[in-house]
Amino acid sequence: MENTTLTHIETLSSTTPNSFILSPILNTTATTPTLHVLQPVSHVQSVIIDPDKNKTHTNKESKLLIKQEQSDYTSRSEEQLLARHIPTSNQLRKTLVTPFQLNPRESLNGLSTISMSMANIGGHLMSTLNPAHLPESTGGYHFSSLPNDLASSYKHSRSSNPDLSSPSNSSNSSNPPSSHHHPSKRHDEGGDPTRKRAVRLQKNRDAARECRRKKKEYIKCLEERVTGLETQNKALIEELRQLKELYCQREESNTNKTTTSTR
DNA sequence: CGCTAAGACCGTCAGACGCG
DNA sequence: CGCGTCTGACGGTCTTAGCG
Repeated sequence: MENTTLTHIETLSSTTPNSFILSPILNTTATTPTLHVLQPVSHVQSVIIDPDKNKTHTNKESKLLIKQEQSDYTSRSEEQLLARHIPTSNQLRKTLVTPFQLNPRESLNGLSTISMSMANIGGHLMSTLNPAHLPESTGGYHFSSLPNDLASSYKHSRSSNPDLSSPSNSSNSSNPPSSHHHPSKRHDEGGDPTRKRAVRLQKNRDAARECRRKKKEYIKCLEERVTGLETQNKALIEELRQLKELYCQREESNTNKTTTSTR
């Protein structure tokens, strides 16, 4: 069943130029920036939900897939947000209900295809989001929908609290993340090896923090996408059901007419 | 109330990767 | 090729929920 997912997606995007795929990208045209808007796609380069890739690609390639998606999301959305002087994506996520648009009308067959592929997408994403199946195994995250400043202040207050910090967490961790950019500190970088090491560790600490933050954001984004696709899938299935019903009714009335006219 | 398992988060290390 | 950055993996602490 999973093997058909990519096929459906490819069919959807390659044969119907007006098709849309859900993407965690901000809508640049809407007056109110929203997540989960439908984005036109001309190719499927960043579709992460290819089951074959998850199965057959090496670990490294899977990582690259993740990276591709992630960078697509972070770079584009954050650039757009900055350019438009609006809150961060996390803040948007918190304040905005994820809206939904259905695909342009398709034929019955097309509808059926879309519905099925969406179901596959949702199902596979769900399994993908299982930490055990993720290439990068992480647990759940509970504050990623908070605005960035809230999340970071939480982290900072936590790590800067001497009672809460870990033993290995020496005086370095109480520094603000950007503290190593301070000119005076930079001036010391070329000094003794222990100083160099301290600087490197501090940088890596910050990098790890940032990496985790991005990962959480990405996971959250994927989860929202799953929710959205499931909603869309339900709507399409319902629409298909109604259209089928209508079609059957018309067929029935047509046959009734022909039989009465032939008598 | 103490114990324990699970989850969240952190710092560090190691390896991959990109860049100059 | 060296260096910086990113990120998976590992092991640690802390918190919390559930149980006896």
